[in-house]
Amino acid sequence: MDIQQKLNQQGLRLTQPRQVIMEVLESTGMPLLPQTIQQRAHESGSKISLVTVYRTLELLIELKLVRRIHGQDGCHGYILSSPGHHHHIICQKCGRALEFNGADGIVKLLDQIERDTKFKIESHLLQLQGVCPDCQKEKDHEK
Amino acid sequence: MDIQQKLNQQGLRLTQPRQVIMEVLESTGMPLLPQTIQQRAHESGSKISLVTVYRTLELLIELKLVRRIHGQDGCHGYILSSPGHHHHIICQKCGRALEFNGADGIVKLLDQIERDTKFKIESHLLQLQGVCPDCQKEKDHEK
DNA sequence: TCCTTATTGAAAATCTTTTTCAATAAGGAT
DNA sequence: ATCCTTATTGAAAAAGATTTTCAATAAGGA
Ligand SMILES: [Mn+2]
Ligand SMILES: [Mn+2]
Ligand SMILES: [Zn+2]
Ligand SMILES: [Zn+2]
Repeated sequence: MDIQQKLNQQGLRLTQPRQVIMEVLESTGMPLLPQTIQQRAHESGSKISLVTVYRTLELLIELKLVRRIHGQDGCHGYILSSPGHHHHIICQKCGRALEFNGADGIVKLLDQIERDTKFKIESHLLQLQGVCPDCQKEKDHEK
Repeated sequence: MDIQQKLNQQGLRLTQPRQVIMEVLESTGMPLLPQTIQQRAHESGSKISLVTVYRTLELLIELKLVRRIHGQDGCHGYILSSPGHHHHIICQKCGRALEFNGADGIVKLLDQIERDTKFKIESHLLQLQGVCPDCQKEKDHEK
């Protein structure tokens, strides 16, 4: 089921701005600020209100098509996300993000923590920062 | 080395507002909004500017005495943090937070992810939500 | 007690996100 | 292809969060 149907199914509409915002996110494998999304849309010929960007991101998050990324500073980026449980690792050089699931390790880790803390864990936020393979090569060149 | 020395060492001063904010954070084992910190300070007899709260939190984070907690919605809480590497698990019933380190499991997990993704991991953000032991008991009573 | 200057608070600026509401445009029905 | 209903948009304003400015204040070493 594509996004068109997913929306209509709930009485929602696949509008021009929604398509454009999806395209912007699809064409960029990295977390973008709402403001940046608006700019990119504008550069590709579509003037979209920033208000609409916020509203659309909220919707796309509900539809599990987009996730919020927490920046070091405090600002929030938004990135396209494939379905299913996974997390993001973001390159601190080029900004690109990669999904991973590391299901095994995470389940074990959470089990261990539940035993240690006696908490019942309901949800987790895991986000990694690092250097992607490409940027590692470049760093080598500099030396 | 206590906070007094830690500050003086860098030419910084242990002021009234800084002490009060530390006390507020110490007396509450849960993430607080800057605004809430100001209120608590006021309730305990110290009028502190919200500006000072922000500035002090920034400082305390640099000194590694405080950490930022990412709320589900987007607002940020601040919580006292003991030295060393660890993470927080927050009770979604009562708000209380507990530190854990789960060092073993995390190291293994990160190693696995480095192998899988070929990224060089530099830092990670891990934050758990759940129900604390106390609140689990209360839930049982309701049944 | 005095001096230097780091720090504070009030106000304003800046930035982010949400709300309002009239105009617009999806998309199902005719 | 045209009409209708109403979900959606955009402009403006409101609300909320965080930062900057700058004169007055207070740490803390001399
Ligand atoms: Mn997970
Ligand atoms: Mn955040
Ligand atoms: Zn990279
Ligand atoms: Zn609890």
